[in-house]
Amino acid sequence: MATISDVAARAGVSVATVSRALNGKSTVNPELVGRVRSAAAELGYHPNGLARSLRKQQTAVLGLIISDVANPFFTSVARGVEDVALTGGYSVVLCNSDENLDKERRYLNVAVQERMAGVVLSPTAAATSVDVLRGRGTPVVAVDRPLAGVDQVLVDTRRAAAEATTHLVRAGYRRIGCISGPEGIRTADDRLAGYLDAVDAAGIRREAALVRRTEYRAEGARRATEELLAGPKPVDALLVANSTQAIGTLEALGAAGRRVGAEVGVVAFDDAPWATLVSPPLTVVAQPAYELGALAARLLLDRIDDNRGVPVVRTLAAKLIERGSSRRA
Amino acid sequence: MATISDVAARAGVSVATVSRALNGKSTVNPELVGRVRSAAAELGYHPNGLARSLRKQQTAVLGLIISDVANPFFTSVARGVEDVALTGGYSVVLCNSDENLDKERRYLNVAVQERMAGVVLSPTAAATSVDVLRGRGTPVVAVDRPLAGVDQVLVDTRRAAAEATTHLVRAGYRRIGCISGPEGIRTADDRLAGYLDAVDAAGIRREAALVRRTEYRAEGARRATEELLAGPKPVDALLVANSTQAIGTLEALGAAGRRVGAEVGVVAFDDAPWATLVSPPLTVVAQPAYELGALAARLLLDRIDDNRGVPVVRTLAAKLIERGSSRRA
DNA sequence: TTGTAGGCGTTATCAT
DNA sequence: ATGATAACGCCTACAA
Repeated sequence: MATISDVAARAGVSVATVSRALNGKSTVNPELVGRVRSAAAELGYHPNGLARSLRKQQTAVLGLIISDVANPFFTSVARGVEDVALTGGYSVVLCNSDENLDKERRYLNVAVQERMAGVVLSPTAAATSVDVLRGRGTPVVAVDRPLAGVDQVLVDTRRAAAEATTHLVRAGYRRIGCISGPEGIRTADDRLAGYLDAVDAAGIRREAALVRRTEYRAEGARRATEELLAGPKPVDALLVANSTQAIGTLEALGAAGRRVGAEVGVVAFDDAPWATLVSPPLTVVAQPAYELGALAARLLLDRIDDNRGVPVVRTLAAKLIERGSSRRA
Repeated sequence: MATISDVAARAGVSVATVSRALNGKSTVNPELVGRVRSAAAELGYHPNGLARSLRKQQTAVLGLIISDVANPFFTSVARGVEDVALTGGYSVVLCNSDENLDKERRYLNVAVQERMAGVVLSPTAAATSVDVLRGRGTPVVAVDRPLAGVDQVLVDTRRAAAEATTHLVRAGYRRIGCISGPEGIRTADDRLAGYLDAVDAAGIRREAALVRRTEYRAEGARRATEELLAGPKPVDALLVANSTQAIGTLEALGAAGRRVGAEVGVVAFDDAPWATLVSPPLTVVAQPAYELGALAARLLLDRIDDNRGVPVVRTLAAKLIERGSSRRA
């Protein structure tokens, strides 16, 4: 594989000139630039990014560590990050932590070892592993979930959960349950808190029996829904914290023969592509996922540029989209 | 940030010894190993992967370039690749080409510049840009779509499309249409070919008016479905080449008030998570996406190990899962 | 404007 | 078994 000195030899100049010519640096004789370019082309020369990064002590690669590639919410975030990064001249490396602290740590280490320019992270927990990056001075931006000491781009998910719950109250549902994600995952905690806010505000008595917490997966939500539907006083509405969970909930509802909307109201987080396909269509809390990613990337690029200044927290609003699944009539 | 010589100084040994100790090479005095380890720990030393790769002329990073992160099929492929890669000691870098030749080329170049150990690619077209890797000796494995001259892991998608179409014929549908992806994308071409195979085999006259080709997106499929439903002789069944397109098709069917199954049969490729949620549940051609990725990664690791030997083509079978959307009764 | 040379942090060769 | 040292390919003072 051709190196810079091969190009220099072929063009009959020094390696320094090749470097300058190819990087458009300072003033280089246009004729030489031409010679260098064609020599490079003839040799099929591709600069070695490793050597360049080693020398410059920085890479043009951004890491994006998300908790679940299979979740449409996060793939939207990813596209937002990618679009901004690419226009900024950076490439994005997507890593899947799978809500798994070990995998997250592993990829954080990769980010350090590969000396990535910065990292956008949706922290699985109050991850301390991120100190590894901070110690090294690598900028980090947290997205979707908070992380102390770094820039954060969040959604006002507690308020959104409260709004969604209030919507169910106004629609006339009486026994509103909540299925949220695992304890410790901030979005899950917040959505539950928002639900409780709205319950209190409506003057309804809190009932622990109406709340379930499960993994952000369909299976857990299916079981939780079955439980909440059983017994003498079943729920007549559900706030579900995640679109993957919503799949499980809707399956359980179908299996139990309960008509969604008319008998059991449902509102779920995230406007999944299939939300309008089920019948009745699913009322959702649409999060600005793409914008979340785009903003996070922008903050990260700013940090890479200049890492001074205190961490910033930006909070975006979610939007309730009312459809048939929360209508009784 | 601590370097290997900092560790050496602190442990009172040479850099060579540190390197050997940390990499478990040859025979190093166990006592020194201990000293080195603790020195490294105290300093928070993380080896510089850039320098290591530069020196060793190889990286422990695999590139995975897929055409659409938002497509559940490809995220399953990604998980398959990742699982195998991780157990083999490699990290996976996921890049989203978006069915866009320019982006694909860009990421291919990144793969070369970062000297990635190998690349798994779902080629957008008969991409010639991949020569850039071959010239450099970087192993490539094509997944989902063929690519001349490299290992390939494919699905027998033509046969699967034929089976699905035959299934519709047997279910009693008469005017079976087909919505496939863009010309030039091999999976799209193959699925259409399989459809035609089955049409011929059933002794039905081919009608170009029953076929539409659109992007692998919901919007195009929605319009195509509207067209196929209009006119004096509308379709009474549809083979849809992709789960994203299926969303558009089902939306159009709903908007037109046609009952799926009873009036218009539908079979779609890819067993999306929501396929059982719609009513009636969607009959699908389930592709072994995870296995596809896992096998591709395994072949790639083999190639990295030893790149001699002629390219291999492995073809996996897809499975028809019959549900209500293809039942007339 | 162009060239020379040092160093980024490792690993591997060659002595010792 | 351990240490000194030469690459790996590039960028960038510094010199000319």
